[in-house]
Amino acid sequence: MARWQPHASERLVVAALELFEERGYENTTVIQIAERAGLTKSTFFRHFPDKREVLFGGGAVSGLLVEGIDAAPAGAGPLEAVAHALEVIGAEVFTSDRREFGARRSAAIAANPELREREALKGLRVTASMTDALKRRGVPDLAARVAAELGALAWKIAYERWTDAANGDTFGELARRTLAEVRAAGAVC
Amino acid sequence: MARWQPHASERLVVAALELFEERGYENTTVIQIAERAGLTKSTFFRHFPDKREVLFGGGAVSGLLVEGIDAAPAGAGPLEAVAHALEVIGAEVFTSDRREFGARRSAAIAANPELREREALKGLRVTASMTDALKRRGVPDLAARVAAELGALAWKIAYERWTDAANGDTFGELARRTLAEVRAAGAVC
DNA sequence: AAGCGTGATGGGACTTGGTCTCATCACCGT
DNA sequence: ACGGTGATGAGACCAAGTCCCATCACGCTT
Repeated sequence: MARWQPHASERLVVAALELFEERGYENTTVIQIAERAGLTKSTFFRHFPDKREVLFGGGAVSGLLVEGIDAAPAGAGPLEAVAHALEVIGAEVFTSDRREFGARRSAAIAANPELREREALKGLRVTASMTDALKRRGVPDLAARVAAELGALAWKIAYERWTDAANGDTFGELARRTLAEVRAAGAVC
Repeated sequence: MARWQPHASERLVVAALELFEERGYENTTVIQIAERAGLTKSTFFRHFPDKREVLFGGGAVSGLLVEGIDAAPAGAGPLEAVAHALEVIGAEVFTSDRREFGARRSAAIAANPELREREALKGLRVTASMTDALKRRGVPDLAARVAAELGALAWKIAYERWTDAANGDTFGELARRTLAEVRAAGAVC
């Protein structure tokens, strides 16, 4: 038998999300989260650098986006490369079994300014990563920044649609469609 | 003679910026900021809701952007309205006498993750305000979001250029030029 | 079988951000 | 002269986050 109960950080994430839903982020203490997960404050901060990060830990996303852009066919334009990356994310991270969790997580984040702030920072990082990846493909600086920004916007909207979706649309499909709409809207401005 | 030294919050801002430059944000205590301004911790938190906000207080920007968009000529497209708003900001807030302060402030923010995080949140709020203002002009939702995002990007780049500027370019001029470049880059994607 | 290094955990002291409440005290109008 | 006002000071208090040390079961070595 294992010495400790396994999946400590997953347990912390679940406990945190439950408590945030029950009593709100700011009325929840790190100690309470740790206790619900059968752990202590020390252990919490060993798994997450701060209280907010417990809802943002699975940060493989940024790396996958970069890989997705790098792996896009050489002839693809900047926005096509971004579309390719979004489909990678959809296949690897935003799988249908995580849809409900994603929706609960989004609701918790939307309900609290501190969590929205952290989400905004993550958004900046993702955009910066995409910009760099596009520049490595030879896309000129400004075009790369614009494409990354539009990609991030499409991602945000697609994520909203995915978590709300009553039908079984894949994140990848939604993202592709949304990016096309964003592109069309951009052409009109 | 005045009962208290005037301009308490300005003094706090100056003291904070100096200390952040001298020893870094995280090695600076709210008590130290207050002492340098000849005040106390209590008074600091009476003027600013938290330590980060001392560099983000003059938040009239968001409101001015909305006014600028509202005041744009009725025939102007979304990006023209945004351009109009950016020039309002340039005339009212980013005046040439605040250029040096802006540069120092930007450097301090860039040097610290917590401050970058707060800046990211402010960016979200500004984008949301612009989106709403554009929608009030009858711009359809998605186009409004795209235009606001491109406007925010142009603003960010123009601000960088303005604080770096060796020549005497006005923020308004820089913003107009930058927005045109962003638009052109968007058309290529 | 006994011993030892390892790694995740527990425990608790400590600093700082942030909140709250009460006291102070110079100005101002009556 | 007097009381209201408004910005400030003082200090208790809680929670986030850091640090250091102890614990203890597992597996490997001897």
